[in-house]
Amino acid sequence: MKESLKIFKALCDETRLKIVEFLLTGEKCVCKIVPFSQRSQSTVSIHLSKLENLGIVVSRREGKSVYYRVVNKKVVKILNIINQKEV
Amino acid sequence: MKESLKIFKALCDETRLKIVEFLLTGEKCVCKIVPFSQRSQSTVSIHLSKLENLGIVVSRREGKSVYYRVVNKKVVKILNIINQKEV
DNA sequence: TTGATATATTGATATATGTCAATTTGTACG
DNA sequence: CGTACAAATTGACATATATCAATATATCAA
Repeated sequence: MKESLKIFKALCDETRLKIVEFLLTGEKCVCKIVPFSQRSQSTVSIHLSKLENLGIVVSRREGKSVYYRVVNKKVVKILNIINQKEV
Repeated sequence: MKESLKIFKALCDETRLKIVEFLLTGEKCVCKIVPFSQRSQSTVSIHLSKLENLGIVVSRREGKSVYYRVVNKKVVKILNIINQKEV
């Protein structure tokens, strides 16, 4: 799949977009992402898996916890542009 | 709906993304968009309608033909960024 | 090894989406 | 008018997606 399509498919769901924007403020544990996103643990896990498969985030395990962070720099740029007041 | 979500929902489909990138090269008649996108006329029409509702493109009628063009400047910026070789 | 906790996977279900053929609507021209 | 052509809408259908509860898996501590 084209990289651009991957990025748009990753961010076209409200829950995933919310999660990614949350992760822009730094790496987060799943245990923090779940309550923030107001979705069930399984739903969040599936979204995180999808984001990872699309190359937007990466995860690392630390004991019982798993941490996710954004790695796609284009996504960071895009979200910055899109959240500007003016073009 | 959030503007960012609108943009991502607009571009997360392969056919719509293809159409928008085509329109980046300038305003186009529906009669040109249909063969380019390799979808049925009705399908293209629905996608164009969706793109217009999401604030990505606008249309104007000229006789029997209808022309579409991109009006969302953020979309233009985003697609430029995303199609760069490097970040 | 057992129990507790964190995360991932599975199964089920409802909704959304993309697609096309057929029809309708809009426009121009005899 | 009526015909021809362009584009939009409708109806039908298949597929994809989002969601949750339940279960499985992984890790650590006692």
